Amino acid sequence: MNRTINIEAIKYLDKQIKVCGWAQAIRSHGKIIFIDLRDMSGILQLVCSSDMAKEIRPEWVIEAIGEINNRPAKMVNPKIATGKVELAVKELKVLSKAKTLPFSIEGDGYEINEEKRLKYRYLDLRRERLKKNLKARNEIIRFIREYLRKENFIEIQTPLLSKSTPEGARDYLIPSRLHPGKFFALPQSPQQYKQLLMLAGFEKYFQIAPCFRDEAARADRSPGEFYQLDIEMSFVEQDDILNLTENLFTALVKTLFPEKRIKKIPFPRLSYQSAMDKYNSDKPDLRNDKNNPDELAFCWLIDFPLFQKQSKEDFFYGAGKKLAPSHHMFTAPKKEDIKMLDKEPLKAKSYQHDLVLNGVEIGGGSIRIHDLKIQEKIFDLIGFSKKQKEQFSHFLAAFQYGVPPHGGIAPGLDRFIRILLGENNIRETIAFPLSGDARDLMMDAPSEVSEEQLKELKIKIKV
RNA sequence: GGACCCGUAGUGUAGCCUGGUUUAACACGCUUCCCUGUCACGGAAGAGAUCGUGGGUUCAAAUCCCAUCGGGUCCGCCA
Repeated sequence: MNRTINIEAIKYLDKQIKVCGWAQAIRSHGKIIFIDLRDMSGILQLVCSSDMAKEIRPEWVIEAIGEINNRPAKMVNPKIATGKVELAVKELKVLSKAKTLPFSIEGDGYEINEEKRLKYRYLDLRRERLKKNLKARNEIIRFIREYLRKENFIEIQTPLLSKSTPEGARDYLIPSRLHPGKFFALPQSPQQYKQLLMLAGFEKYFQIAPCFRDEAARADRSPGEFYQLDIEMSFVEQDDILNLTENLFTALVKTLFPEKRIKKIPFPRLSYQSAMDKYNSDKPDLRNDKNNPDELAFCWLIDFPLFQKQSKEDFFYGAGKKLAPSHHMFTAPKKEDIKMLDKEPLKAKSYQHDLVLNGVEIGGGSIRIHDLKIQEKIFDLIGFSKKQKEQFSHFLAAFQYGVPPHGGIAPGLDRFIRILLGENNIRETIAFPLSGDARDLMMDAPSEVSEEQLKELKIKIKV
């Protein structure tokens, strides 16, 4: 006899089936005992005799064989999907006992100390709300993949062991054993790889890309690692990128979240300057009712300045040049503004685009530079030293071999999912999130390593 | 790097401001017993907390002070 999942039990009326799962609630009435059996699909009520089930405790893993019966009319429970039936248990087997859980997995769990929830994340994930969130995340990613495949995009994995380059955030570094004193860096984004894939001729690329940045956490920003929907296309204009993204997200919301209402389609497009003038923000919240969880107000921000004045913290750009890229150093200036680069570069605008949802920046991108001369000019304007330019020599070398005009975007998946699910904290949408200070409280990582490991890496720890 | 908030049985809270009728309370959970229709079952009894840690003030500290540890939020940071 094959095992059946709880939700399917309802199909097997008057038949013998076997079900497995966790004993979620046990209600003893002396001679008769009811058990709510939870599995991946939901809850099924088991009806057991006392001698069969009196030892069973909550969260034990059990297997039950019996016959599926209709419940008496008065006993139907409309609150659960299998509420019309129940399993009259003939054989009950304990597969695994369980200690009393350190916290309740009923309810939404927001009130429980998060440190405990993260330490016992595998138990917290038994909670209905988190199961629902991860299933929704799965559906969202599945939808994105299917949508982009239909649009002839190709999904390509780019390396995780990569090179540290002077970009925005702090890198996570990986020491190389075979090359002592040298380090890999985990990618802050697959930016260079995806542009080189365009150069290689793939034309339409995407990836559910893990990205790593060694920066502090926020409620809507996970520390350490996050996933972005990385997209790049060749032979396109900015409009094409905006339209693709907009159509994808609109279709996604309509299909998976039909109860939500997108405030305006097509998404409003605001210039950076007009947004700053009108809302004093480059990520304005355009919702009518900020308390309505079903309102989604997307908008685009475009016409960003290509440069901003360099702040003291921009230590990786050349000193004294006073310019830092607003977006990144591969973003193309607007065609009509190229002539400004020599005399008044701060006035030049770029083909950068940010996607904003309910006051949160959920993605950014641009048309990239595909002209080697302009790329070199940008490097000069931000004051790159010879040494800094050398870190991009592979990139500049590649640009001598025929570069298609290209551009893309990279929406942050965790952030987008957080808003769709109405969660306040991004950790509620991630299976095994790091804590605010970038530690894994369940695995207890990062951790110390052995002397032998350090010796192999030729690393000495000075404290 | 900075600011603010939190820490009391397994979980969530009350008590703290105004130190002493506190034998630290309540809800949920847990243990044992009763119960054949419950579904977050119900009923009875019981166990479980040196109040994050260290120091100080005091006749007396969960309560006041200092330090420290842990967690969270925000600013900086996040091309």
